Amino acid sequence: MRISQFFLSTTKEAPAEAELTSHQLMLRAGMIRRLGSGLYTWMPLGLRVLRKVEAIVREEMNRAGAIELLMPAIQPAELWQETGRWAVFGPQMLKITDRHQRDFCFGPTHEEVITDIARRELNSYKQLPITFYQVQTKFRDEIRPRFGVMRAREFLMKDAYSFHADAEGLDATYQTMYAAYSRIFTRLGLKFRAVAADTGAIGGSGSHEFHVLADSGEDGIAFCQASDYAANIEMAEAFAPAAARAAPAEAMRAVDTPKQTTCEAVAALLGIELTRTVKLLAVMVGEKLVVVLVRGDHSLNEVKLGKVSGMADFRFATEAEIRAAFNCPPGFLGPVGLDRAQIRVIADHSVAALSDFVCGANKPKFHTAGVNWGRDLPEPDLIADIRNVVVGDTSPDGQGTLELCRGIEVGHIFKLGDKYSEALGAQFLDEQGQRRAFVMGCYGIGVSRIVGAAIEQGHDARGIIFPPALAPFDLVIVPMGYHRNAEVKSAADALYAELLAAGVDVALDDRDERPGVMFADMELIGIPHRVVVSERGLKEAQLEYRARTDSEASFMPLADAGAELARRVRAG
RNA sequence: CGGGGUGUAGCGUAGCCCGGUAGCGCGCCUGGUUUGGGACCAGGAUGUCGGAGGUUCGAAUCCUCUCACCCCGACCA
Repeated sequence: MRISQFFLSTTKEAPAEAELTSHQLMLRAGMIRRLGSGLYTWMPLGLRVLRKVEAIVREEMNRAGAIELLMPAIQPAELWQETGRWAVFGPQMLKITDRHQRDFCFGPTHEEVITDIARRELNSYKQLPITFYQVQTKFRDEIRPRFGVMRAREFLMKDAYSFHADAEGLDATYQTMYAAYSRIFTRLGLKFRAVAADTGAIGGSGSHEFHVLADSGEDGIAFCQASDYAANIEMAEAFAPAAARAAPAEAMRAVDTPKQTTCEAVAALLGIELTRTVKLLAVMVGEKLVVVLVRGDHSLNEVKLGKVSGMADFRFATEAEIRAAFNCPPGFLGPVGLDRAQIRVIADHSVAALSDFVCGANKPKFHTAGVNWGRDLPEPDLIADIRNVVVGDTSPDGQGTLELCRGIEVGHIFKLGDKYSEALGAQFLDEQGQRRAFVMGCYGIGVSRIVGAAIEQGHDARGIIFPPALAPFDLVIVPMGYHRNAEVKSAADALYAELLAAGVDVALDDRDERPGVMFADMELIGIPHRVVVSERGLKEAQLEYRARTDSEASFMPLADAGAELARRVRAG
């Protein structure tokens, strides 16, 4: 591509709307332009990158045996009413009415449509297993679109769905997809991690998320260096303390805490470890108060608490409800002296293992120290893992300790089971001639999000550093004086032609711009390889080469430059 | 949804408090000089000041409504 024939639209300054580095760089590089909240045009430069991601995803899906199709973006309400998700999906779903007043939605996902295909097209176990996929534009009306293309409302997704006769068949395809996803993200040149994930509302027996590691990621990940354990923070299991609870050593006593309403402040005042304080969280299940206890240095994991029996629909108590129940404002609440016939107490393992701990006194401006289970208050009604893991916790697989990092979710694979096939009556005949519902899996990749995630992971002060597989061009030729010097022009043109012939996705910056402008643009848009053709270089029969990640340029002989550059491009 | 903020030329912004009809940088156009790190000189174009209504002799500026966008939050007592 000759840049003079292309469309570049770079800027020095980023629009004020962009907060995240990758978002700013995508705007400055002219990859995307915002049309509305969460809606982006992929400009020619950005589209090149998006297409490269798509191409790799397609190749690997095909390699894994999945078959591409394309379903409508607009879907009739009836299908969603069959599975009950028309109501469940709620405001995240963009609903549309046609001229006949019939309801439709802009598809946020395609389980219903693909299961409808399956119920019509797949009749026999002999057709199984089979996996379909598509690359489709989805729309989800996010509460708060942000970070540009990373949490957009309209976005490009690769979604795949597999159909099986039984759970074993699903397991096999799930493993195949897991491997395919690992290949995809490796080929894309991203630092990523597959993590065990919560199956959430979709249900099912297994799920992994693929995260691109980045500090700005929206998700917390716990992982272990000593093993390959990695889990979404919602899922990561906290090990119960191994040691038995120590015997009481202190007498229970009230302590003055006039202004100390947090565990941190109380611990500081008393000069004790934060790990010896207990935090009380008042939650409501219906109209009934439940007391939840975690250690002062820990935080509640709401997903885990929601899985505790009877706690599925809990919510946090309001301040008014707290005052009504405890006759005490928040900040001084504790588990001692509660009417346990009325109030259920759920304690985290780490709290149940404490002795001589400190908690609120249920009396303004007082806490209680030296508290012991069994002596000063009854044992908890339930002891469970309800906290978030913290750095240094023992890994659930027993090997080493946990570390935490942030990630951007770019892929998610699910064992769906028969939820959708049952709801939609999608069945096949097995070897015995029996009708059975399909066992299903689904596998998503956020194609457009990957572009943002890659930039989040690869950039410097000059701009984007694309992994070679994603860059809009493999290599750029920057001639010094293309429009003034015939030798430079012919050398640049010759090299351009040679690289094109060698199959390199090469750009020739033949704009009549000053060198500084060309250098700055090409660095901003993240081209991995740059070669400068100049009059003084040609005198020595040399070209100047610099990789985007190099700190300095180097020289190479003009004679075999084409072959050498093609080699470097292929090496990545 | 709750809270906060911002809307002035394509982008970034000043002006707003204290009303007098809009300025700067980048970009864009013309001419010239330049040409290895976002050039310089000269000239030029581009603004319904987000929209509607109101107050006023007069509104970017004050008031009311509205729209859009951004940020934070929607859990740790």
